[in-house]
Amino acid sequence: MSDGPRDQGGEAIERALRVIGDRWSILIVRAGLRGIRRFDDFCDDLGIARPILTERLRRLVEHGVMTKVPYQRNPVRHEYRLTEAGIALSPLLVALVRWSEDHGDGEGETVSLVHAPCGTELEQAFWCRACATTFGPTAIRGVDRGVPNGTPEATEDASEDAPEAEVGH
Amino acid sequence: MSDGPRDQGGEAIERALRVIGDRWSILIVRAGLRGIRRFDDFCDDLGIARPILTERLRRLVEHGVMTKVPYQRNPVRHEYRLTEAGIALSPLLVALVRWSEDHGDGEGETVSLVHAPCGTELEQAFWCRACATTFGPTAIRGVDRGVPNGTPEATEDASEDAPEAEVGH
DNA sequence: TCTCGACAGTTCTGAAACAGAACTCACTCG
DNA sequence: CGAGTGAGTTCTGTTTCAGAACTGTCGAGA
Repeated sequence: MSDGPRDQGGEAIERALRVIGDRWSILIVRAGLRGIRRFDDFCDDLGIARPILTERLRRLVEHGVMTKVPYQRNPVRHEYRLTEAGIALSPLLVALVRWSEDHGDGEGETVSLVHAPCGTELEQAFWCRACATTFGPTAIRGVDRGVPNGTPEATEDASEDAPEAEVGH
Repeated sequence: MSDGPRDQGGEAIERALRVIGDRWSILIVRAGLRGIRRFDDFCDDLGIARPILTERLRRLVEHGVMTKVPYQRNPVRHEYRLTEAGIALSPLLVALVRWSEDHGDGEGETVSLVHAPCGTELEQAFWCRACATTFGPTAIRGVDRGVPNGTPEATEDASEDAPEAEVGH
């Protein structure tokens, strides 16, 4: 897949999914955000099988989402901590939790995400600095910044035959 | 997994991942946002194998992300369109694209997401209506809204032994 | 010294998900 | 009647996943 220019912009998604697009990576990142750093702690916290954790951590390190830093020697022990790229995944996590809150099957506990200082439920918005407004997903367009010498044609992302929903949000 | 109260809030993520946590579902949703509705069109656009598409669409419908509406009879033909819950996944898509843009391996074409009316690159922020400010991921806390009669204790999400990064964003 | 336990993995097994090609079935159009 | 379309299903592999058990290094304690 991803062969050919059939869906510009989906390519970025595919690239991201290649890194975190499995059942565990996002949960590992979340555990990392909660302060977990050691192999066995990830194991216990997530209930993930060890071989898979090994492999996932290796891949996350390889893609720059986490780093493996030694915290002792004799024997050498490493801990895994999120890089800036890893921490930058939190909007994704938040989007996931918010979606689950709003559109989940309504079963199980519900955790609302709030602004820590004041306790108000947060909103996740798209923000335009120039217009100084927040806006919903229908006002988004994709602009091709081009591969080194690609065709710089604009993509018609989410605006052509798009669903007629006006999600104000 | 997900047995026991070991990581409150991760549960919501797990629930969401159970619906869209595979290699294809998000891409299917994205195709839906781009206006694709028919089985074969999904096939061609994504390059997904037919049996998997069948199964994924079935599950997305089951979880209320898409609906299967007949658009003709003799023979009955259905099209799949996003429900409101499906459209509500766009923040997730955006977070994915943005992350890939900012922290991807820098290969392949880059698609920037912009505010359609003015063309400015959008930001995805957390917004507190009460404080009227945007803020980064470190100012987020999880509050347990409780399962029907669960223990309403507050979770200490992302604030205990949290990574010392201050991502201003 | 000998054992114990923590930590960070690896090596097996079997189960599930995935990919691709071919096939079905109902109907329409020429 | 035969070709074509849309929406699947049925095969057959291949890759990925999960779980249990095992390895290897070291520090502490009896």
